[in-house]
Amino acid sequence: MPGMAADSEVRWLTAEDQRTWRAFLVGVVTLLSTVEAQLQRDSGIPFGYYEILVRLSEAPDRSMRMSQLAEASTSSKSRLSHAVARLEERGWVERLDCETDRRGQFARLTDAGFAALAAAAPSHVEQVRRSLFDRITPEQVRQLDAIMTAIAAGGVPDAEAIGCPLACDGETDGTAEAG
Amino acid sequence: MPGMAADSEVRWLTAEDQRTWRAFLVGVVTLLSTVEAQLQRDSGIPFGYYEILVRLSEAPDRSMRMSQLAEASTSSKSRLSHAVARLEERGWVERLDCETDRRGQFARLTDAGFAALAAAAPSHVEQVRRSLFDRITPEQVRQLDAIMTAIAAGGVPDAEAIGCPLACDGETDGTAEAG
DNA sequence: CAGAGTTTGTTGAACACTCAATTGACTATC
DNA sequence: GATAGTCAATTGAGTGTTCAACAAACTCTG
Repeated sequence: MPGMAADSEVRWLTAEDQRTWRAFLVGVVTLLSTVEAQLQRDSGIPFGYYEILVRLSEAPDRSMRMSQLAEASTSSKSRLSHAVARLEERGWVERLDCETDRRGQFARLTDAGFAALAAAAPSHVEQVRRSLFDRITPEQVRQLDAIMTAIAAGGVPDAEAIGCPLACDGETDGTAEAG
Repeated sequence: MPGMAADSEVRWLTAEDQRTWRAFLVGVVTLLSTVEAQLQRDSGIPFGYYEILVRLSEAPDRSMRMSQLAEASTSSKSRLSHAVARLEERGWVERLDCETDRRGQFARLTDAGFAALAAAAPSHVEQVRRSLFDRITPEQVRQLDAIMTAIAAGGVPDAEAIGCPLACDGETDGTAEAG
């Protein structure tokens, strides 16, 4: 909003950038709220919890250290801690102590959790396809990938969500596959 | 996650689409959480509230019908109702009755609200620039605009956030400018 | 104009997230 | 081997969001 206040040296966005920023916000909210609503309605799983289940399902032994899991699901430690507590109540995740670092905790996906994920996945994937991939061309998919990768590069500047990649014992360092 | 359960007819995402979807989620969370944190930290304004203030600041008489404002800020009516209540407590917004429709309410930005917005805008815009526009090329800006516009087309399928575009008296139908 | 259906906007409860503070355990330094 | 500093993870308070239910006003139809 140029000409709004005493701004002198502020580099405001160009009109084009403003339009793009607006389009970005509307697009993201539209897409995410649709996907979240479908998942919640049809499977009773908040999207943030779903992401945690997916990451665990891809990990060796279906378990991960809390810090590692927080980073993998782009979540703060606090948020993950609360979320895992809820998932534990549902019987979908269990906590295990780390043998080599007594501060450490592993979260492991239970069979019930895996079953819940398997039950929720088809309709969720279908929704993602309808809301995103059916609406853009293959070329745009590649463009989107490049853009989002560039945006994510460097990560969140100072948040405590950033953890050291090394953990308790030898891990696969984030080389899991699907989602 | 192909091969996960009895899925038979489910059209899973391709490996490329999965990577893009993941990149999208990481990029969006990274960008939005950075922008939200900056705004909250430096100005004490939640991002959702900031958006409401911006929409109002662009509207004629700095006021809008609640439904219209909900749609403009891609918010549910419930969420907006709560948000405006908080903004009213801060003295940044006031409610006015609609003369021609006694169900109707207008939200109007107060001078204090406008001042708060003006104070918050520079550093916020700077953050958006650093987190988004400094990281992608001008060509990618155009690509992003096209992609996000395509994603947003059609809007949220069934949510109550979608309101009728017409309202109380003659409005500008969403032709406001900056952000 | 009576009644059904729709629209506007609010409310309260349940739930999720953020922030700051805290505990317990590891690590480096002297 | 004490001490200070860091790291992993949790906790609780405060705040924001969602969902379903609701009240009041408008509109359409007969």
